[in-house]
Amino acid sequence: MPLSPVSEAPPTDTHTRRLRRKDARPGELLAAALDLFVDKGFAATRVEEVATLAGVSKGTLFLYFSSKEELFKAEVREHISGRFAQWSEEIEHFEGNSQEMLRYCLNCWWERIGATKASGIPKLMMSEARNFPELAAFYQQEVIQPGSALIARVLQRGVDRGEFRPMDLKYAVYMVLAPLLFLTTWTHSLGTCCDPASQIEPEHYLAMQLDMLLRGFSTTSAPPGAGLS
Amino acid sequence: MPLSPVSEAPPTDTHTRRLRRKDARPGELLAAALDLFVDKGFAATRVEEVATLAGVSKGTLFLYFSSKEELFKAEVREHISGRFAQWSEEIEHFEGNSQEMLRYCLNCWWERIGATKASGIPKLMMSEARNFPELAAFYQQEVIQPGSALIARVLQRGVDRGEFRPMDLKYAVYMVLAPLLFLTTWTHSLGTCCDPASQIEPEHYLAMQLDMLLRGFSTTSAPPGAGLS
Amino acid sequence: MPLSPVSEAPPTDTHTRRLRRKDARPGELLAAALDLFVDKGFAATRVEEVATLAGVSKGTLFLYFSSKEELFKAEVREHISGRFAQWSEEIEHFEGNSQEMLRYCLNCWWERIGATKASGIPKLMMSEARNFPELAAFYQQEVIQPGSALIARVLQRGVDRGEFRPMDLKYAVYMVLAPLLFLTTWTHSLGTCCDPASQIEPEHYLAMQLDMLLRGFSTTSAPPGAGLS
Amino acid sequence: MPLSPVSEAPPTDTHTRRLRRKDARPGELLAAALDLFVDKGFAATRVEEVATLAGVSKGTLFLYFSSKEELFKAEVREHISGRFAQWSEEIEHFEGNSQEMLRYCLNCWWERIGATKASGIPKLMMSEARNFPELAAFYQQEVIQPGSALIARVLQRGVDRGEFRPMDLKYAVYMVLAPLLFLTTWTHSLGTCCDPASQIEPEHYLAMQLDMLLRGFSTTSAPPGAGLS
DNA sequence: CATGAATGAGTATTCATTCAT
DNA sequence: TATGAATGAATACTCATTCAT
Repeated sequence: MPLSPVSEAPPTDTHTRRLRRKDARPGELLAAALDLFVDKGFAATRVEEVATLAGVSKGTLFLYFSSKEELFKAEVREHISGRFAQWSEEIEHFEGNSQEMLRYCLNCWWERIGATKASGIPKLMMSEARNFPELAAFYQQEVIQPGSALIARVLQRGVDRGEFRPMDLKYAVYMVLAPLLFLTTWTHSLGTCCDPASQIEPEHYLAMQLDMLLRGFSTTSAPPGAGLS
Repeated sequence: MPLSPVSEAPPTDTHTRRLRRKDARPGELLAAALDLFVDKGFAATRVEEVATLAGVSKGTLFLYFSSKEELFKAEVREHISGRFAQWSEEIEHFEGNSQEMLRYCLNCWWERIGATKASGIPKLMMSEARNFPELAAFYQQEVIQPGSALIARVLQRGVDRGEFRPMDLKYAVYMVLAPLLFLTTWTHSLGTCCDPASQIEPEHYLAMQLDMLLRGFSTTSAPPGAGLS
Repeated sequence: MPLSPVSEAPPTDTHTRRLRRKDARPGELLAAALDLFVDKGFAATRVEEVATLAGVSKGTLFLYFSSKEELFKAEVREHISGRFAQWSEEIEHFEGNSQEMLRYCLNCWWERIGATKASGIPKLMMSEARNFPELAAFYQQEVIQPGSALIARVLQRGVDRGEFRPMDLKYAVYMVLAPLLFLTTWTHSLGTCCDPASQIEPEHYLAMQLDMLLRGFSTTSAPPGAGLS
Repeated sequence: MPLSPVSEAPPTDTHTRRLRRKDARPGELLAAALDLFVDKGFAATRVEEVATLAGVSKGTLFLYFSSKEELFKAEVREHISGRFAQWSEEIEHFEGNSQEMLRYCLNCWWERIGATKASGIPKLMMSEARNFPELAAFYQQEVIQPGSALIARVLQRGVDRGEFRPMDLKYAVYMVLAPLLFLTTWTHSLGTCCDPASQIEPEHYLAMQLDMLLRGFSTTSAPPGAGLS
């Protein structure tokens, strides 16, 4: 650059920097907000903190997100619901038996959600749903429903191919969901303050849950008798 | 007044009544608080509502509980701790195979916690633990650890008697815990705002979870292969 | 008091003072609010200023008035609409001809509204109506409509008794209203900053307006020909 | 660029167009501002709306008007001052009796101010004068005083020609002014939110006010007795 | 001349907690 | 012991104005 006497670079660069800033802002704000939301909860996080952490002023945040709730929604879209399309695609083209498919799903969930900061989002929703009904409804529609449908498809495929025993799909979905959501909830709440001996090692935990699910869904699994008396 | 000896009886009586009331107050307040905390969440419950529901004034509540948080702690002590002794006793003398024993345990949990207002307490703990570390530690010691020990004993008995396959006890406990805690968390959060079609029917849910556990713990259960890759 | 060994007076007095304070608060707040509203307008007046001027904290104001708008409504009721019942009564029992009656009405308006701080209220409404539609609707219902009805009754009586010529009542009401509302509006706006020579002397102004009205309503008044071409 | 003689024409042209635009801008902005101020009031109009409506960016507006208040002042100058010269001229050469002259004046006011968007300006002045003393003084000098003088001349002419009874000119001017200013104030405030039944039909209202004035100013008008007691 | 991204001061309302009675 | 009047900290969102480009 210093070797280039024509002063074309600076203006271009400047302009680019401006545009880049504007394009970068939402991402910077989302990153800051995720940190704070996960750490302190939705209600306890002040928008000004988010802005400051992102290096802008309060007003600027509202230039990109019309409200605190919209900021949270954007977070959800960015990290969770925006990925369903790809996931759905992957599921569609998965080759292999359904046991492997289920393992693959949990794997993906762990790598893309569970092991990342985004794992705080489901926990957040469980904690704040009561106080922010609009967010809860949004999360239901954008996450819970498509997510459940995804799991249901996997299970249905297993049944169809004779790899899983026939099952009540609606509740079977909860069999898969419960361990995952419990993990995030636990990890971000009581799990942070228990003695090291009872810390959950997430990958071990997930492996065992997967093991239980596959045993339970297996066609050779022996029905243990009547349910809850 | 000091010159009027006859006016002593009424005061005494009044005093007695007062004392009696004073003894009853904490319980009345705890009952009122449980109703409201479970119904509206911790943050959304105003102490004045609690006081009003308990039939006293706002100021009186602070005579018995030094803060809203202390009221919450007292709630935990009242409704969760203290039941383990009896439960442990029952487990000790249970006769029957371990499948039935596990079913019995879930049954008890459902009847005594899950189906009662006290089911809101674990959910509250999960939500507030992060902003309430001291209470979280307390809950760990007083509830989570004895509860886990109880479950561990049941599972160990099954293994010892050859009714359950050998297992990693620490994580097996979470296999049992996760479905229960997920149920209370879900029921008191997102479960309140989802379309009726996806409502969980708790007894059906528990029956299926028990079914999964028993299949998974069964000695005849086929190991499905490697864990999470 | 120091001569009275029985300590009955102090408690009574104290209790009385307490009650008196509580009873006095709304009035103190209304007085403070009127001063500020008239001086700075509704929007430009901060509730904290009102509270401070009344010698209480911000929170206390909201103990007595649920919102800033409610505070304003109370002001209107206190000074304007709360007086219509009595006025209506007086009108009903007025003895004398309708010319005297109209003069009496303007007189009352001047003494009870025009010459007091309450004269700022109508001006306030005219200024802020657009930005506070709910207040405007309230004022319409509580002040404009009953006020117009009152004037209409006076005029109708004059017509019925043959003391005023027949007239279009709806617009005749505005003939009476316009000079009064103009006076308050002018006085509290441009009138505050004009050279002394053009200051309006309100009583003279009102006398002349009354004179015009009586001439105009007179049965012997000569119709001046067609209206606006 | 300096080496390219042919490229001068376009720049010149561009420059010319720019200048022309520059000259047109204030007018475009004033027109846009009048629309919005009259429609939504001063406070509720955002400068960005004005700029957008005028087809420029927010920043550009501040190139021509140093503040929102200055924009308002410019509005007053543009639409009210400067018309008095012509009006005065017309008055000077009016032929006909003074009744017709007064009718002509109200007519002109209605057509040029009352019925146009400019009718919002006097209302804005009344509303904002208190928080805007400098503008109030300006309005007094530039609008109120010449306007009053105009009216005074008409009335004086009537008295001189024996067509109006002798009167206190200063206050008689307010007899004429009050109905007009009340109309604009009312129309732009409470008039916008009252039930249709009490809507003022401006031309009917003005005709009746003129009728009242002419009756009151008539030489045959019977004096109704003493003024305000 | 023109832009529009960024700024940050300004404010009504709630509610846990206190304390004079 | 009981009351309830009083407190005041705490927070999302708007919009006139600026200034780097």
